[in-house]
Amino acid sequence: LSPLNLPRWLLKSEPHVFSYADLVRKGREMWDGVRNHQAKANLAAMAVGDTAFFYHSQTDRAIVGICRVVKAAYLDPTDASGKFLALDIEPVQALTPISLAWLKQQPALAGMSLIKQSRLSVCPITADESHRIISLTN
DNA sequence: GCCAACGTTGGC
DNA sequence: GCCAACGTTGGC
Repeated sequence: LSPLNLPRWLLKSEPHVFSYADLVRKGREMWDGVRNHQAKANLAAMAVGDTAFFYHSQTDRAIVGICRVVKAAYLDPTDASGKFLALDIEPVQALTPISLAWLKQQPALAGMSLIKQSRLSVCPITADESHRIISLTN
């Protein structure tokens, strides 16, 4: 993973609904169902080739992999109102899980939107935050 | 299972 | 336009 494609986003999924293993098995997936305007704005800002941490919420509460945007945001076909967006992702690599508890213990990561806004399902990650998280996995 | 955070809805 | 009621998400 080159510094040029450090993950700058984080996507949350409930693992019992759709896990990183499911993404690997399918090879590609439409990321739909986002019904929050801030998360929508983040989806709209994601470009093809951007990478994102893949986070398991609820039972796992850990970053478990990295994925990549393969199709930029388009109207979410599952949204009857026509307001929200979806995009397509593919798996890049699985990671040894990095727990939310560990992330919360790092003073440098205290400002992460994952921590400050626990309900936001599509979070931005700063370059510094991403570098610190990735360096843990080496 | 509980609760905090937060978004949405609808009465006024 | 305010705010109470309610629904959802996600951590604990």
